[in-house]
Amino acid sequence: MALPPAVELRRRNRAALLQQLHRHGPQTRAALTEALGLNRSTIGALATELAESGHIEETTGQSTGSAGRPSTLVACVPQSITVAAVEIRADRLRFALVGLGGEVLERSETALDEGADPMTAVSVITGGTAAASAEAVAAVPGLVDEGTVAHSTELGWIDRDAAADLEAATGREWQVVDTATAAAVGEWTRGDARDSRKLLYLHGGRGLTAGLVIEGRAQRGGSIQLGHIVVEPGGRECACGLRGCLEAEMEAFGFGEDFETTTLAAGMGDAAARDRLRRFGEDLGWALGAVVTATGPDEILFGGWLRELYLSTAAPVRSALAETTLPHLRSKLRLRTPVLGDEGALIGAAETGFAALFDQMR
Amino acid sequence: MALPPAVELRRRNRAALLQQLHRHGPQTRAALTEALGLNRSTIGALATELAESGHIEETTGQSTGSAGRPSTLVACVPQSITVAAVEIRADRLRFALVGLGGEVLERSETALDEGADPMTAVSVITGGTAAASAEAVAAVPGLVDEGTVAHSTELGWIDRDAAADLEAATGREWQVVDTATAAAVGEWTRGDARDSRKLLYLHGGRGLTAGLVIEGRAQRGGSIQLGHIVVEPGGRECACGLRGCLEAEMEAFGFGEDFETTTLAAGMGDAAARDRLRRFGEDLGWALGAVVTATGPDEILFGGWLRELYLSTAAPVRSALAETTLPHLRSKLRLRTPVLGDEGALIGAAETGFAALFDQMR
DNA sequence: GAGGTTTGTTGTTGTCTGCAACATATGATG
DNA sequence: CATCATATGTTGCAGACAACAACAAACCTC
Repeated sequence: MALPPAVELRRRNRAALLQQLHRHGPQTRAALTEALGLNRSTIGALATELAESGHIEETTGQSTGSAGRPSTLVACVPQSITVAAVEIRADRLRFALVGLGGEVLERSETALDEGADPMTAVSVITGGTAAASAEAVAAVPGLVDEGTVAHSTELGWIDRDAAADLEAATGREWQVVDTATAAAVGEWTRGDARDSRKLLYLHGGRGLTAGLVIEGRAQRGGSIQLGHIVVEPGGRECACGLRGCLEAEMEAFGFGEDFETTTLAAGMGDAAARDRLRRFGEDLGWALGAVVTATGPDEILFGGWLRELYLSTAAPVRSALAETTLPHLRSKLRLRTPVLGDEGALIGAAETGFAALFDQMR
Repeated sequence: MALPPAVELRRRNRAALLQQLHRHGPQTRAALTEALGLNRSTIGALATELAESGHIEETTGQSTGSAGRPSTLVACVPQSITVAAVEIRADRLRFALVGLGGEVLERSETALDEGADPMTAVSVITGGTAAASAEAVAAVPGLVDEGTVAHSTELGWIDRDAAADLEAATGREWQVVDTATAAAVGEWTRGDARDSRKLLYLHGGRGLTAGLVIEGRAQRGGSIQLGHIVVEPGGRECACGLRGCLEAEMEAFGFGEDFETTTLAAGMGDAAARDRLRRFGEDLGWALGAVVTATGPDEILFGGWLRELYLSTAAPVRSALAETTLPHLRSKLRLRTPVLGDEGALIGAAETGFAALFDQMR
């Protein structure tokens, strides 16, 4: 180690300070002292150092109304560290450049031609920003395992080394996460699920995926192929080679990405359509039962088009869940819909990048 | 903080050194220097300190046969830190006192009367050792969530605060883990599964439970009720209130704790018995498929009486698994039996205690 | 305006780890 | 068997760090 001895400790504290500001927004120095458990003088030293390096800005003279010398307010400078996030779908590509503190600095979107490979479009949409950002993260709908997409119904990828392809296209390293996990991280960090210890996010696109996040952190292997839980043993043949997958049933029922327009608007008055909804809701509940028993989450969010499905057809989902999970697992389980809407995956991808950054820093 | 500044760093290094010795056995100082990435002088300072406090012993003059001054061998003193581990079953209680380094210092076992509460027996079997040990951990077959046993088929407990009851019986704090998770930790730490990143241990007792361990660490909520995955929708009523649970099928087939003697020895020549085996193997495979899809392990160990089941009837389990999981999840998945046999849970419980200790120390 | 209160600043102190030089103990070489 | 090369423990020193205490600054209340 060429580094001086206790520099490590300093780095840890610096990272902790930045992370605190990133997560909880602008704060006074006194609040930071409290939150990090460090001495005033230590916070002072770190603050001046980070102010000189341009990562934070201090504004003084904020009278709080209470007694005592007013504390200086510390805020992080978004431009000082940026993370590039991309959400890949079959039909479109979304991009956001997110700054320290969580502010979205740039944002754009492109439609993709059916069947076109998104990788080339990624380098176009990110432009030079990807190279300039500290981290780059791509959210992909499918089963992701350390940079490779093992299976994606939506994109038709099987064992594709997406990280390598992204690096080839843009000239920089990429982290790859699945859309559901990214969205879970997003909802936990910037959404309404901060108090969830074990959060399961269900993402409905052309396929059905799920992501499990423990205490806000993505787990290796937290990417779950909800769509390929078998709900009808010996049932319909699925494109994946299995039989009776939830996704096969979904297709048979005619549900998918355009759920809202096709199904809800068109057929809610129709008894046959309601029956299809109920039956698919049950199938979803059955698959969910197995996942809940196996992973024990305390909160489930219905994202993508599953959001509309759940809002219109919660009862069969709940009752199927009740028939397949133990009371204890159900009692602490909340079922909800995400608050970040369609943005969750993009925001969560960026937050995954920031989490990796803070981990590296310490 | 009343403590001097960099004492924290010192503590971390001390804990790391002890953990290294605990996990990888006696080593030379040079090896420790390499493993911990610290300077020779730092290792020296820590070693003399730990030798004075009685945690390690240094033996010098071990000529290795290679050139250079022979390094002093460092070994931890088992008696200096001990962990009490108890495995609770319906019919018996096992106890082990494990010392630093993993050596079993004491060991005993008692039969329990049917229906008797094990808690009183715990204080008898541990004697004074529980109070004297640094940690005390109890392994319980069932769904464990932070000290409370939410559901245990074997013991008939529902939402029992086992940690509190153990504390009342013995006058000290206890950690509670489920038997399967403990066994998984044991197999990962002292068994043959050290290279598994995500290890799923299946435990067959009177009930069926499973435990998931990531990189050797038990996860909160890693306790899985394998027996209450529903494999026959609308099937037999289970004691838990659900219908078609794997455990209900198991009972119907007449399998259980005494699997080996009753089923294998008696009926392997019998076609009906073989058929029952095959059908239960299939059911197990189905349940397992859902768990594998939801958690994505790279190794599955069949423990308890599932060991014998798997050794005699692997084919239907494997084929059912093949029908319910994606190729990618299966390709990296090894199915095996544990090497620690019946001792896994006890050893793993102790290791869980040591892990908690090392975490506390830093 | 005086006193109390909270917070930033500065100088000091104790502890820590890495580094380099030295001491020590072995094997290899002739 | 003496010498050299090699690997390792030991010691003194320097750089760095965070806590602490005393002080200064800025606010509120009376």
